[in-house]
Amino acid sequence: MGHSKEEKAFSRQKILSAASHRIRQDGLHGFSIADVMKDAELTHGGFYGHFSSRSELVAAALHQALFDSELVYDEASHPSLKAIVNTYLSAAHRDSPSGGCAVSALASEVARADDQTRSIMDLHLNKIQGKISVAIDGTENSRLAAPLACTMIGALTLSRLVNDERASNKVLEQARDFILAAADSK
Amino acid sequence: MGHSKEEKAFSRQKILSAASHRIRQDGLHGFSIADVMKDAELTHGGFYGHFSSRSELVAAALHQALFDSELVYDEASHPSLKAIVNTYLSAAHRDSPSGGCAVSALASEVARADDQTRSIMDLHLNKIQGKISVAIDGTENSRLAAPLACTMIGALTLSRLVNDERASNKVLEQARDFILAAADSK
DNA sequence: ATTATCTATAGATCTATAGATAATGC
DNA sequence: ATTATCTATAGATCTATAGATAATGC
Repeated sequence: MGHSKEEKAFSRQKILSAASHRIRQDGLHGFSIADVMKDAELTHGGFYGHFSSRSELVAAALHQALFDSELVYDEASHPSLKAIVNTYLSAAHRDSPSGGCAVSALASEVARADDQTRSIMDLHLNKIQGKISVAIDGTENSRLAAPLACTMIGALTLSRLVNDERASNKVLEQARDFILAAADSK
Repeated sequence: MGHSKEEKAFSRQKILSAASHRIRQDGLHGFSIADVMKDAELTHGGFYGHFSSRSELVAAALHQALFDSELVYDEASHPSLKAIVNTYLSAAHRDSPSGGCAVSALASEVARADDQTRSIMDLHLNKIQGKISVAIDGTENSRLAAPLACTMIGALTLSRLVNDERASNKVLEQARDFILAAADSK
């Protein structure tokens, strides 16, 4: 109890980090404030010292989740398309949604949210497409960037709903091959 | 009140139809049983004469929504890939999610559901991929079918979260061009 | 008499708030 | 004294059920 301003900032980060994982694991509406606060090792009532409402948390957690999962594209200073695709369309990424791409985990739910929430993901999408474009041909606006981003995000999402692991691996593998072939033929 | 066996079957259809739209409009958890029963012009309590639980309705409504939105692929007896893509990646489809593709509207949520619910969409995905494969090259197992299905589903989903209409149209247009070019070059 | 639907509500869960408690920092 | 967090709970909402009501069908 009590504690300093610094500790409050740290508590806020713990809440945001917990919510960033929960939101990808269980969806925009799939968790309660009590769940998040438990994960953050704080009590339920303390939440409103940090956020004024649940929807404010959701917006902040979405931002955080997108920021966290953006790091995938920056592992190397100039990552190749092959490196991006192999990381994004890997079994490891498929099997850990709570630490993975927030677009794949939440796009259809965010599409139903208010303008402000949609803008958060929209802005992020532009950044991702820019990075993919650079990886394809060095320019910022390749006509292939958006369609290939759709293929990647679609493939990861679908690989997660296929029950049979071999079939799921096949979705990832065929998408990887397809994307690299499509980018090469240009 | 009261009524016959036939009328009960009709009531069930009304509930299913209402739920099939609601589920695509608001997501797997975005509506209450009272909402659906209101849409079906029945009272809340009558629900349990038709389904034993909410999750049973969700499974049945998902099945119904997938079946309804499958008809897109069957408008012509042997639809071309161009016809499929132009219908699927149209502004009209983007703007009416409640009557549109249930995979795009619900994939990421279904990926988090139980095995049984995931199987409903998984089986349906195989059918769609088969139809796309036939449209591509006449075979049942084109290596392009799954990746192109991912591109279509991803593009429709992302077009729905982009706020600016021109930018959204561009996502659809670039995906259409990309898919037709990729299928042609084979 | 049976059955499909309606009204009313119990019990669970969730958001948000009020007031208490125990630290910090002047 | 101020502030960050805790305990407790009010009020809203939702699922599921119980019992009443009004049709059908033998």
